[in-house]
Amino acid sequence: MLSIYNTITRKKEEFKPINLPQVNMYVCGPTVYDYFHIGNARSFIMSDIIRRYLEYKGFNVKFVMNLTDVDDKIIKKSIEENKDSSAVADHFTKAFLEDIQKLKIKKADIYPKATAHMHEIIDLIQKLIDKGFAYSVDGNVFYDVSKFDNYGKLSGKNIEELISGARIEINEEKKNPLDFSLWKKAKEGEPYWESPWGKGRPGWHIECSAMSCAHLGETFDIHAGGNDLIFPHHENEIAQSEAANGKKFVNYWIHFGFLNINNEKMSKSLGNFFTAREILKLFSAEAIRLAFAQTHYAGPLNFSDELLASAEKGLEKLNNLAEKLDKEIKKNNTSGNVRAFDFNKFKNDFESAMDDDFNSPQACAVIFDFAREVNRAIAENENLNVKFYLDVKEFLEKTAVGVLGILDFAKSQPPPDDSLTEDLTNLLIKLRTDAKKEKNFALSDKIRDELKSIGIILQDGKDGTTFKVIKK
RNA sequence: GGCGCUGUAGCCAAGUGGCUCAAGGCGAAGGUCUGCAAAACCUUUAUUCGUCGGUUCGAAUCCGACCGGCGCCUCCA
Repeated sequence: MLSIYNTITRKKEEFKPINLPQVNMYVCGPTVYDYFHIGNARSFIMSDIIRRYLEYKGFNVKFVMNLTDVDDKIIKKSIEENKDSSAVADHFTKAFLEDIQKLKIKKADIYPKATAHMHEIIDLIQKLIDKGFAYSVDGNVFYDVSKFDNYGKLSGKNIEELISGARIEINEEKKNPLDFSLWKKAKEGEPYWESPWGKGRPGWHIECSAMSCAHLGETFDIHAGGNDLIFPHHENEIAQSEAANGKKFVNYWIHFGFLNINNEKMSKSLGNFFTAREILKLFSAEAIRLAFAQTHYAGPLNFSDELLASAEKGLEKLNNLAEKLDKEIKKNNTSGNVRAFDFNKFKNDFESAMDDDFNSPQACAVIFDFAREVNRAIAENENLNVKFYLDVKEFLEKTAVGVLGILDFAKSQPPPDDSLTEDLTNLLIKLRTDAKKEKNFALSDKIRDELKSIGIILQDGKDGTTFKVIKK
């Protein structure tokens, strides 16, 4: 049984999709005004792991992630860089898709853009006005928070407290300081769309209501996003969608914890701001994913070089095993001993970890336990039937590769088009082996050291010497 | 001020009433292998869960107080 911690009820609940086996899931995506940062990456990776696990469980997941391609920050950037705002959005949309791919995040089924849904957005705003939940003032449209009874139910706030603690700018046009923009009147030079209220652009919250409804229906299963979106963004989405449709908006709300740097919030002003793009130059996608997966998605995560370095190191254990498996599978020893191994135990452990509110740290522990047990089995038994190796690989393919994305068998394969390097290296290995036989250790060590300096590591083992190339 | 999260070994981090008097990763120590290394693999590494009380047959896990850290309430994943 899969249970999920639901922000709105503050409880773990059994997951029951509306239309088995269909699961409709919406995740708040980026505003495409810059390269996304490592904190965004955490949300994207953890929602990817959740999505992959749902698929592993046999659900048919429709995964939608919006791209906010019209917004104040984009306009600001376009002015700074003296570009068209759509050019800014296009550039960073492209960059977003590239980085997502590098992080081994599965593509969403749909990446809806705000600018491509103006009809839906305008219709939704009109509906809210018609039903009395919104009002227009001189080209702007605001949502009237006082008309929606349950305002604050997601974030646990109430209107009175919000007003008394108001650090909100006073806007003469608003009836209530908490009212928020649905439609913003365009200023001179800003991008605009025609609407019944004049030229303007949508407010931030309305696009998610309009696009989630357009692609997933009025009520859908899972809505996820960063912790900081609970208020006001998601609160406002609920207010908009439920007021317009008269139906429950979302069944399960999932929120990701924040990523801090040295226990401080990441921010440009503190100078501790890192884009995913920068981090990917230093560490592998698998290491980033493992580092994130080793912390529960909802808790805070303190990000550091050491964290990623230790993940990278931990990964070597899995990569070595993967390499070993491929080697043995290639040998195809069909006459070896069949080894009893309790694959089911690990499968059950993995599933019960992930079933418990996507406890990926526990799931990672299962993978490492599994690797240790397998290594032990191999160490105890020289002549194992290939069936064992195939089963091991299959398990890892489903879990570490398929769900967590912390392992990539393709990486442990030797580069296929590099036979010259391979032949030359093997030649040197042969020379070195001969030197060793003659006890000419000065020469054999020289060969080893020289190769190391060009990035080829020799490994003496029982069945001779193998090498590996250090990849950048 | 309101709402919420959090304090577990040198570091990161699961576990939220008995099966776990505490997973996993990094680090450290020992071992196997080796001409020596490296790598790999194996083993070991918290009688204890911020502090003090309480509830209970039984608590890291529930309750209370206290001491720390953090987030949201304003654009932000």
